[in-house]
Amino acid sequence: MWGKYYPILLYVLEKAGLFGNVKTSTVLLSKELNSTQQTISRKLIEMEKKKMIKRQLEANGLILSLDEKGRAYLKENYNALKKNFEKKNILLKGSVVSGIGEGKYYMSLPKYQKQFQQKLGFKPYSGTLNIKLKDRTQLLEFINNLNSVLINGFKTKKRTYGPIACYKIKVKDIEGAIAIPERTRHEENIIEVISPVYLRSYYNLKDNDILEVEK
Amino acid sequence: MWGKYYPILLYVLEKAGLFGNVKTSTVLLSKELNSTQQTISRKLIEMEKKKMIKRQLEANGLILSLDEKGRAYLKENYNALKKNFEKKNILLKGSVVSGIGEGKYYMSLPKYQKQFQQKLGFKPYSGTLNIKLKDRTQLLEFINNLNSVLINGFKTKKRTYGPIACYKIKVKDIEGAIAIPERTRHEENIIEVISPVYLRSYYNLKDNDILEVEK
DNA sequence: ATTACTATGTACCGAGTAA
DNA sequence: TTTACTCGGTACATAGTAA
Repeated sequence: MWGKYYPILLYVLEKAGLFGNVKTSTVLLSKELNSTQQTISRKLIEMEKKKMIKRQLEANGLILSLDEKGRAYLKENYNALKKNFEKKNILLKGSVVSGIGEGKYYMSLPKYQKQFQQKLGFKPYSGTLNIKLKDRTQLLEFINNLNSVLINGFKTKKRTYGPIACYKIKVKDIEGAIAIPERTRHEENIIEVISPVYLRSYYNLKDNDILEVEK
Repeated sequence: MWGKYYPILLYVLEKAGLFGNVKTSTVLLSKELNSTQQTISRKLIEMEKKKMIKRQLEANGLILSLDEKGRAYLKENYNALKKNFEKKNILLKGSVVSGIGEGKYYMSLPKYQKQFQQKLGFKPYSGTLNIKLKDRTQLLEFINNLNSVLINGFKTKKRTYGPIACYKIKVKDIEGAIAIPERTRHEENIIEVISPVYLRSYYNLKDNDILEVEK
């Protein structure tokens, strides 16, 4: 409903804060927001009428600050976004499954191993623990606000090994990482967990055991 | 720049989350967003082209989810808002000043006193500690994400006593509250702090002493 | 039911310009 | 220099309608 005023509101918020003010001009604003002086002028007047901003004319420009409706609108937006971005997806739940030993092979490659050690801070056990999720959406949400650790790919005479994105996690008390090859099938709902110990025996895990992974 | 798509993006975020999807229809959306079926249809197509959303036609409607650009745009917005709304204004700093005894008079009124006790959980000392701030902006920022405790006004035969907004705070180790009469002068940069003890003597405060108030 | 095209109407933008 | 008006062209929203 006030979408067209949103860029200006954000600008004022950015420069003035919630309760401060900013000295600017319609010309300046038009340049910063890719618009024209006339359009900005008109919108500012409209926004003032709607009590979104306060406007104070000066000799060589104007002073802007947020007004109650503007603050309320921004806060409303903030809350809506917050609800979704701050979801505390501390846990990722799935069941233990057996892999086909593929992970073990990759773990054994020195060029990967070295990077794991350097970038994750641990030397992974030569195998992965496979965890089957209900669907991939869980994973995307889980890693959404985690920082990825990128393991670079490399080439040999025989073939190319792609990059791997890792996300540091914990399995119970043991540190580890989810490893996602860049060229993975995106429908896949099985994740591979690497860790310095052989998790399967360390925690006596069997297939179909429910397991939770922490951030 | 994408302001006109913002309401739809928020809708999808709200209903589907960042990675989920929502079954809806252009008719439904038009009603919820105060628009028309045709406009929604067109915008959804545009948004799909811009990779803001994913669109999947069904027999009796369509399935929507956020796409990469949509998520990125929302997150960008979120971060901009977060910066300003999550400012940790834990401290409010000012200097001790002498009041004209006005606060003391109001504190002594039983109708106010009773409410202070009930709503704030302490019986205020019969006087206020006045703290002078640099400017009122500080105060507005400080109380922005605090909940106000409203002390109701009342009438006597002689005059009317207005409502008072209170914000629970702490002065060093002592609990207290900032009391702001509703009909206060908004340029005023002096706040009145009430507390169960006589703060001035408890902490041996003198005029011009710098004091910090905590949330 | 739906979605989405085409045609029409309107509101918005921006150039020109006054103050 | 500013801001903000008037006015004309266009881009956008809506109605009608096809699929």
